[in-house]
Amino acid sequence: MNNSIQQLRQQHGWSQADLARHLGVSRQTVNALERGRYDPSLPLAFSIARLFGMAIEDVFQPVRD
Amino acid sequence: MNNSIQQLRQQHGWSQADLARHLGVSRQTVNALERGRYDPSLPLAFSIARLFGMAIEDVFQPVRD
DNA sequence: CACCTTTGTAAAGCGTGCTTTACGTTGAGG
DNA sequence: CCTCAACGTAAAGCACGCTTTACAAAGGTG
Repeated sequence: MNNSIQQLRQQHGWSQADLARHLGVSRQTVNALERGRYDPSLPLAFSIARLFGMAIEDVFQPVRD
Repeated sequence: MNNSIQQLRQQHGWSQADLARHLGVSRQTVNALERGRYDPSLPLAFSIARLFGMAIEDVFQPVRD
């Protein structure tokens, strides 16, 4: 599962800590998501998409088989 | 997080076991999702939405605070 | 009645999602 | 040179997502 979190965050001029605060998660979580260490939970994916005003499908791209 | 899995499954005339086979998960997982015992992982949410030809946002509805 | 399908549930087990605390590196600015 | 912000990473710990095996209850069909 790839995602566009880093680009979206940088477009807003936010640090990882800024984004973490907006999402209500830890900075380490934002870092792990950006670096693809794991996928967010579905509720967190919703929070991220809503924060950036996008559909989940536009923020996250399932890796094709 | 509410979801429309049961209605979508029934519209297709599928049993929980049928849906589980289409998704590649266990029947117990489908049952747990329909009954709201927990939320699916993001990849599984993608599989469900794609199987029914819908957007994730149309299958899953985050509970509002 | 006997059987079969469907659904609900439980327990044990494994990997993942997220936390807190903590430390190392890099780059910009005094 | 020193400092500070930002990022990357690690370890321990807890809760969740999903598995397998297993059993019980309800409804239809022979």
